[in-house]
Amino acid sequence: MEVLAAVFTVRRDPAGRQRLHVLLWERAREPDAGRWALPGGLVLKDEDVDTSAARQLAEKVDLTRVTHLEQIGVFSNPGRMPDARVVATGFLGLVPLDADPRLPEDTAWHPVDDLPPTALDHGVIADRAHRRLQAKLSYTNIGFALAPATFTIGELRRVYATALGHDVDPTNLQRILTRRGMLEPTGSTAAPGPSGGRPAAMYRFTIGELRVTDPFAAFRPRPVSTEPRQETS
Amino acid sequence: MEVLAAVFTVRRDPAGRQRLHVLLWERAREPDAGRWALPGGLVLKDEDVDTSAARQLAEKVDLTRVTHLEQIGVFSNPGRMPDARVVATGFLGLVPLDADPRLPEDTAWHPVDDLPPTALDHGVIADRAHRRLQAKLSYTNIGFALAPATFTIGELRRVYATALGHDVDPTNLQRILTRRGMLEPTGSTAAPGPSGGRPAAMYRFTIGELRVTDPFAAFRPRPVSTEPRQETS
DNA sequence: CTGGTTTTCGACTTATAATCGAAAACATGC
DNA sequence: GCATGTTTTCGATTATAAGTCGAAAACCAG
Repeated sequence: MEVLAAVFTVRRDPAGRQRLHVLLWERAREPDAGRWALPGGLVLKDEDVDTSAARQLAEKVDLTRVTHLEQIGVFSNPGRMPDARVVATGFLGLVPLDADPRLPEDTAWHPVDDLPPTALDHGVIADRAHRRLQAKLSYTNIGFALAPATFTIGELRRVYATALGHDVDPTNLQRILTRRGMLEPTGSTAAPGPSGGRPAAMYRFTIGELRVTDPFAAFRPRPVSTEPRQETS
Repeated sequence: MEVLAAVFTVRRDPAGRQRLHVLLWERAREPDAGRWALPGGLVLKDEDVDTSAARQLAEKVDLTRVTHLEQIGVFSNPGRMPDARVVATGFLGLVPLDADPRLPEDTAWHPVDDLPPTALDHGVIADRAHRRLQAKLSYTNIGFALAPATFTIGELRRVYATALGHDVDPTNLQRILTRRGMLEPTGSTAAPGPSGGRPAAMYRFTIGELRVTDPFAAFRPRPVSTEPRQETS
């Protein structure tokens, strides 16, 4: 029984482009020496898989910077490892944009859309985690785990756009997250850019842990509002 | 390493009320003898957990009647079993309304809102599976796994209502599932009830496996329709 | 103060879902 | 056959959420 974590973060690649990256380390020993693997390892006798994932991740990155960690599924193909039978629990981990934790020698961030050769079934696990992240960006506040503590709408827009892989409208982003009660202004404003322009307002996520947006509620009757009508300007 | 499946079905309780039931068997041996457990057991060396869940379920119910089976998570608390350390993969299983498979002596359906004392952490697993089911009813075609092969909108409405725990509007149900391309009329009609009334049209789900409704897509730009406009009556 | 730049926000459009009631399609009793 | 009751079906309306667009706001530099 092992755990494997696909940890994502938004950062600039060497060319300066903002892209979604996943944390990988290069295997020195067989099997699959030289290929790149997800952080993880065997689960100890006295820990559950979530604790184990956090513990093993701590060997690769500063754990305080891992703002989200959740199970994504069990990978148990009998032939997934050449010799022994090891069942893996896959995890999705997230690190905020501004963390940039110190990494060991053998470990590095790799753009998810341009991965090096991956070890065993780790590529499959990373892919599943990536899709889970994309889905949850739409209906949860999971963005808090990728964004800095405070940010402008423009910065948040870029984080969402790189994680989702398509452009995002800032008006829409702001209105949706606000309506859901996930976003609030801090009151302060960012310094305007070098070329001037209106200074952007700073925002933060209201909640620092995963919340689902009263989930995709079809077939649910509209609640009868006995309350006085929402104030309209 | 074991698997445990929370298998749900919609059926009438002894009083004749339609309710959501879960499949449980009464443990004869310690630990927790006399308490009710989810079907499952240890994973063999040459099978993955999904295969194992299906295999072990076959010991309790006719597997051909289990129309859906999916992982819901890993339950790995070191103390979840008194003696040995066993990690469990939880599953959500579904059986259609009209299946009524033959059950072993020690096995029975129990209403989910009135469970007997459950063994170990099986109550927690059943609860998680139940919530997963409720969520997926809104944004997938998972209803196909609970409903009979063909049905009237009224029958489907009752299935959804009992699984969701709240009333469901038949107009809405029909329109939403149809728009999503999940529902189609068979052409035939059901026999009218004993008190007359218009005979109901029969429907079926178009797809017999899980499909997600182009998932809860917020922040996604509207696709530019170069195509000629959708025909309007 | 003018022009350039960036952010913000209001107004509009479209898509989806919930609600409601009338019409359709049957049975039964007269 | 026709009126009456019953159940299903469907159109019309309203409500809410999301996508689009452009003008106004708020800064800088010269």
